[in-house]
Amino acid sequence: MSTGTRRARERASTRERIIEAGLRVLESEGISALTIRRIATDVEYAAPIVYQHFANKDALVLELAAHGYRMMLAELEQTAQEPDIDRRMMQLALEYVRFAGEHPHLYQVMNGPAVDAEDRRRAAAAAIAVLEELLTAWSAAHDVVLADVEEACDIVWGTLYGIASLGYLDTIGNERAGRLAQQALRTLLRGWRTDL
Amino acid sequence: MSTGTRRARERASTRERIIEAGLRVLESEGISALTIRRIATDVEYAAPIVYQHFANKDALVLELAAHGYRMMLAELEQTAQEPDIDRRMMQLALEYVRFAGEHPHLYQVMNGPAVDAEDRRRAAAAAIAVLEELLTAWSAAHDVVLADVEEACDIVWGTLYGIASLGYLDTIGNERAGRLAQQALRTLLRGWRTDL
DNA sequence: ACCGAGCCCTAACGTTGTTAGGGTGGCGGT
DNA sequence: ACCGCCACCCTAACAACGTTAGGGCTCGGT
Repeated sequence: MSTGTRRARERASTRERIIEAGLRVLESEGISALTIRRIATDVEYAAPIVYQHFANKDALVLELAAHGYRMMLAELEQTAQEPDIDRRMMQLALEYVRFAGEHPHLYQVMNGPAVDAEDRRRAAAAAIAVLEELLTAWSAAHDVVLADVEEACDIVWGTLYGIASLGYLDTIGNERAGRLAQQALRTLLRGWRTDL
Repeated sequence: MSTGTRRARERASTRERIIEAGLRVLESEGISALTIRRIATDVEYAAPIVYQHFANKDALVLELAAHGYRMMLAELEQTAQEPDIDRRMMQLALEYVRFAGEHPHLYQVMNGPAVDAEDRRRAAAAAIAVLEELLTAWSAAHDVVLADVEEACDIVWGTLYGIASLGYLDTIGNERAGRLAQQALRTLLRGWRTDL
């Protein structure tokens, strides 16, 4: 049995190493280099070994995307240090597009069609929850009753996603995308603050 | 020489037929079925013929994306029938996400990484111009001086893109995305209308 | 000491984008 | 009217991809 746990530990370890290798390849050489054989070579195994840990490439990619969402979550949570809620909003917007700009390939995978709707939903839930909390705190602080917090949250999330995407796929450039995201969020909040 | 023009006409014709076949396959069977061999079969040729008309697959895909942007342009321009500017704005938002919902695979290709930044910029320019015109007309109608129309335009374009994407890649559903896009645009405009 | 079970590799299959090379048919010049 | 050339089009192939099959090796338990 003791050997059994060791084996299990080793299994989990190589699984982890595969994920790390995938992230390394993805970030440094882009999605076109993200190949089963390439990853296997990086962890010093032959290609079929990967299939002992992941059903197929999409399952592995999903894991990479989930890792990406965890990274993003950490960055977004770090904005909690800012006590002023409005400033924190601006910081969150900036942080979101900064993440997309600093990890373009990972970001691409996170939003790519390789991971399906439900899995992405699950992976992004925690990060979205941060935004939702912040949004309810904001509405409380400004005595604004948002008709539907979840709707507002989706709107902001979609807006950030859209502008950040413009930043990394169009020629807009990420610094401009950062400013635009901030302005968009500021304008949205201002719009919500004024009474109907 | 007369035969020369006929040949040229035939060349252009098969090129066009290839594009049409590509669109047909893309819309009906999705991006995974969009294969050189598949398209060639559809136009009753062998695969290498495609390379007499397009340098590589990406060049063909770019053409499909450009066609998609022309279709979208036509739909967006149709909103000009609405005389009320605010209503037209709402209609444009709805039309945008409707397009994404009705042509998900085409929309995916239009915004996918297969077409590079500059080419997309060029293909989307006309459609964006419609939005920009509408936005300046709106600002004039409401006596609002937008700090930078182009910035506002990019913000709206990015927002629509983001929310529409949420509609077709997440489980949000397109009808919800439509409502959200309208609400987002309405809120943005309200935010711009209130004086600083 | 043997035997079984897990680990890991080589080899292969089917499919993709893409290129090379040959055959064929019609057009222009003599 | 014939001949040569050119453009068109096909078959065959290559490299790389995801993925699967099958066999050998090693290690632990009886």
